[in-house]
Amino acid sequence: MDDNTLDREFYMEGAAAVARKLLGKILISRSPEGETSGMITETEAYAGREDAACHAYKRQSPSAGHRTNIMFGPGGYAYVYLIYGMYRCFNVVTNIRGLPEAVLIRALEPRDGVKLMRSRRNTAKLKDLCGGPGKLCQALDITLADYGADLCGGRISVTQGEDVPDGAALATRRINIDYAGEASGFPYRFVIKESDFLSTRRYVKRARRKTDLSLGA
DNA sequence: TGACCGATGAAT
DNA sequence: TTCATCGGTCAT
Repeated sequence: MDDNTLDREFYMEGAAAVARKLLGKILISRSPEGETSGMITETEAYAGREDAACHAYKRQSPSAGHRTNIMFGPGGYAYVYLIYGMYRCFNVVTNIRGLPEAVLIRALEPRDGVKLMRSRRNTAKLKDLCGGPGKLCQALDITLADYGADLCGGRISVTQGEDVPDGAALATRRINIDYAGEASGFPYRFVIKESDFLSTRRYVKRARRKTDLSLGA
């Protein structure tokens, strides 16, 4: 484990605050075939039992076998789930025990192990390697077996990367959660505005630059 | 022609 | 969410 690995404390606050802080950090996955990593360029916060878009919406506690159980524990663990029956989404649990919040990692700018990522993704285009939540899981070989993994001491971790000043960050509404009613408009998606490695540029142009991150409460 | 890009529809 | 496909654009 490298000394720049983010510690538990980093994850112990609201999902929106952590989602913003995660921009510019490096997500690393180690496997027998080699190491793959990328800089986080796009995240989304899912803010617990009061957020209609969050899987833990209205859930009061863990229950036997439920996929959201890991979210009820302390921050710094992996929440991985299957979407559309075939793609995986990787989230980091945030906040203290009892507050089921998480941050979905939506896109990375490839760093180490590009060759390995290309073979796993079966594409040569750099922008298509990790530009989407399902794509980055395939590129980094993150699977359901990583559900519950400790990000502060396992094969998947996050390290200090580049500082992303507020002027370079942007908050927009979240992607594909129209079912969430009022919550669908919350500015809980965070992007590095000028990055060429986003999942989509939807909502980016219209969103106003913001520095007030207090909405994460 | 060929590379590239955004829009669209399909599968799941 | 991702992929295949189809136009339109631009450069050779």
